Amino acid sequence: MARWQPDARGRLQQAALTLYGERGYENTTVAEIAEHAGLTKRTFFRYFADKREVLFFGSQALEELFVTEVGAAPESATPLDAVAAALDAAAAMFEQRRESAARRQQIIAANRELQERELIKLASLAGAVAQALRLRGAEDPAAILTAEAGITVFRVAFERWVDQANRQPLQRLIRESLDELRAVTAA
Amino acid sequence: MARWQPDARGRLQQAALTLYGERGYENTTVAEIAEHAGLTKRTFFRYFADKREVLFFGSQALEELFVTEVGAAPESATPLDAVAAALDAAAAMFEQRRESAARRQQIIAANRELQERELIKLASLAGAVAQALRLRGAEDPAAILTAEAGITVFRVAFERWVDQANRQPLQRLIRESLDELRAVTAA
DNA sequence: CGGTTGATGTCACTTGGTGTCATGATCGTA
DNA sequence: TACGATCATGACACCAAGTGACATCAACCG
Repeated sequence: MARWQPDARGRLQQAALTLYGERGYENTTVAEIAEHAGLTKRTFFRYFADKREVLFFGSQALEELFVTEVGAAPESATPLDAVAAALDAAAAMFEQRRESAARRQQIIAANRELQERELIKLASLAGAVAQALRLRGAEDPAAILTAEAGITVFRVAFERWVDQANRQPLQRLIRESLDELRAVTAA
Repeated sequence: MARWQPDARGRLQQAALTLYGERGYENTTVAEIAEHAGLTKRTFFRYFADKREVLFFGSQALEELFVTEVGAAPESATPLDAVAAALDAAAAMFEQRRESAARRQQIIAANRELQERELIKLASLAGAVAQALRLRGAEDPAAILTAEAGITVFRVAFERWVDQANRQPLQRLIRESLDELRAVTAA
């Protein structure tokens, strides 16, 4: 018999998602999350740096996906095409988890602190993509601008995807947003 | 003789800037800021919603500037041109306060919580610009994409402006970044 | 079998942030 | 002039986030 139940981190994430969803982020204490998971507040903070971070544990994997895909694009691809390929891959990944992604996004949308955290995660993602573009030979400021533009496209499309009534696939919304960006920036 | 010294808010802002700059944001307590300004912690929180907000009090004025300028652009201007005009006006405004803007930005760059707050302020700014574009007849998602792209250009140029050794005017950096964005998004 | 490791608990503490009431100067008005 | 309302601030108690230090105890290892 194991001394502790397995997957403490997962239990904490699950409990946080449930409680944030039921009562809202602000009306949930860390002690309550921990108790729900059969643990203590102190243990929560051993797994997550703060009360927000428990919702963003997957963001490093997303960053790795983006970097891999940008690096894997054919050498002949322009920077924006490489980013577009990464967006496509990310879209396919989210399409698999649509339900839980939408739930999580709803929680984030309801709280400003969580939105702040989301924004800095996206900024970090853009930074990683920019670095991947530089490895492909892109120069600054083109690299950072392309990366930021790509993440913006992703964000705009993602927002439409989660709260739309009409169920369009994320990939399609991304392509549309990207085309729209090209249109509005055409001199 | 007045019972209280005038401009409590300004004194708090000044004290915060000084202390954040000297010891860093994390090593400064709100009680210390308040004491420095001859006030109490409780009064600090009457003027500013939290410890971060004291650095961002001017952001509403910036938002208003952007909205005004976007609205004032000639009707014939494209959405991106209207945003470009607003960026120009904002640049002129910052060029007047270069020294203090750089000091403030250095403080923000040194702390993650402050970066988060900065990002949500910029997101709010982008939202306001998008709304101003809609009032000019732009449709979504063009409005939001144009606004976000414009703010991204501003952010990238601003970062280069504050920590550059070579003193190029902000307006010029913004124009260059905008041209670069147009170049990387050209199909 | 005894020592070490590693995940967890316990406890005390600092700090950000808030609710509530007290204080006392200032201002309008009779 | 006097008096009551208003308003900025202080005082105080409190909660929750987050951290450091140390204890506990099953599992593992030689």
